[in-house]
Amino acid sequence: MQINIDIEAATPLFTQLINQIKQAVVNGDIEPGAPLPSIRQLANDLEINNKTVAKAYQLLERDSVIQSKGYRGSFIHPDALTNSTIDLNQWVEKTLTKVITDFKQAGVTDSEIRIAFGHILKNK
Amino acid sequence: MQINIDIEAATPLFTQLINQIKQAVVNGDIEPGAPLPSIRQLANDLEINNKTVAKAYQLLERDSVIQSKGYRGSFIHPDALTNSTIDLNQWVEKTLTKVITDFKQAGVTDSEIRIAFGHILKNK
Amino acid sequence: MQINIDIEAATPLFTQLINQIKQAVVNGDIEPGAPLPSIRQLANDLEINNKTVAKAYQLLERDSVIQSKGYRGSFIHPDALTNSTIDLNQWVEKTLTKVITDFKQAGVTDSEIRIAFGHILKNK
Amino acid sequence: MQINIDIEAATPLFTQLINQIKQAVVNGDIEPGAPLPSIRQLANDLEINNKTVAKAYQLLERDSVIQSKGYRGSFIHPDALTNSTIDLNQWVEKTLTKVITDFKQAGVTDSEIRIAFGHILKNK
DNA sequence: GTGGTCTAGACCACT
DNA sequence: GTGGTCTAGACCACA
Repeated sequence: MQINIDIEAATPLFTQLINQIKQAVVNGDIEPGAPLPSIRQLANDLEINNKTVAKAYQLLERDSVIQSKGYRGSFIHPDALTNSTIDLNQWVEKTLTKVITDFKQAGVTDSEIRIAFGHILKNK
Repeated sequence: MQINIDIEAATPLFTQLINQIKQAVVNGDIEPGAPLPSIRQLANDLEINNKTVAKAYQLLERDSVIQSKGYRGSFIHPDALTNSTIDLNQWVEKTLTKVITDFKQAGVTDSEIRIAFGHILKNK
Repeated sequence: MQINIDIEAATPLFTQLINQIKQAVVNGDIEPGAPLPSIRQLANDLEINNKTVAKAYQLLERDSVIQSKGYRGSFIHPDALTNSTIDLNQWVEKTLTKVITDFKQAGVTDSEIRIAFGHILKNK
Repeated sequence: MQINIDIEAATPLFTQLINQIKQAVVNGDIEPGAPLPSIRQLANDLEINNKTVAKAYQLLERDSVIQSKGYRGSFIHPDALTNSTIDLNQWVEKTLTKVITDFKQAGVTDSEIRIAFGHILKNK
């Protein structure tokens, strides 16, 4: 599993972590039951703070994507696949719906949104 | 002019205000020279904080979309039409770029984003 | 609503907060829709750290017991009653089940547990 | 002697070990002077860490329940019976007191606790 | 003032 | 070494 953190990004670090771990699960890059790096080690590797990783792990555990076994480390939850797939797409739809609703409320037309969307996705 | 504020929206309240006022100008719902409601009045109507309206007005004035005439209240700027148009699309592009960047960073593919985008725009 | 924090207790501060707020909801001491004190103010009143209160609020929000409205403060969630009642009793049963299971595994008999339980509940 | 470790239990692993060994002594499942499995052996069998077993043995030796004879391994202490009995009930009372204190602090009433307690002890 | 995020230091019990 | 909890300081955008 390869994790890339962008410190400059708008997305909070812990959210980046969460999304990437979920994505890794969905992609099959990491299998249910597999051990995750310890909080401290991952924090070290990514050169971010322990607590930031801890927060991500804690939130992943509450969503049953990972499973903490106390001092013996954290593991991918048996049902991680189910609990990850839905979430990421839900997040995309939810976020996108939010901004589009905002646009339309401000009077932007569908076609204007489409054009802007086209621009952005093309140039990337 | 009809203003709708969505308190739950991701967009800050003052931005919503700004966008809607600009849009009203562009649409011709409100003409250059026309008076705007007072800060307190509008804040009252929308059930938001005075300072939030004040901030929106201040930024609109900075962009010469409205014009404050001291005690006599605020009015649509003579050149409001010119100064309102461009911004909105910039805002759309900027906002959309931000969320799409976040998506891709989380590992969502272009086609997944496209699909979600299609869903949302169709159902509205 | 009256909140008492015991800094010496084994239960983490944020858990004490959570439990007492849920309990206040269940008891009807605080109604759905009612505003909660701001994080900073409550922290001040209880003489604990901001972040500890923030953590409690965050967890309560995720359980839909309270509802954060951004900078405009937090409020009791409309469905708070549903989401609080079950939880507290579940917590009691779960915790109690855990320790009793531990006891029995260690070879303590039912009657021994009953006796100890009787002692403790009487002397309080 | 049969030892069962519950990795998910609230009770620390080393405490589970201690309790079960003491209990085995009290029940007469293992007699004073009898040899105990080596630390490594037991750790292996239970699939837990060497150091966890070592800690349990060390504490048992401190309480004169077992006796280390250097290279020749550990044995049940001659006075093990005397030194094992009392502790267990103390542990039960202490643990139970702790959780009940927590419950009441959270606003759970005596009768609620009694009811939950009744449920659990009946269904086992 | 208000919440959100990141960093950091310290303590504790458990492995 | 490992996770959990508490405290604290700093920064930011928002109200």
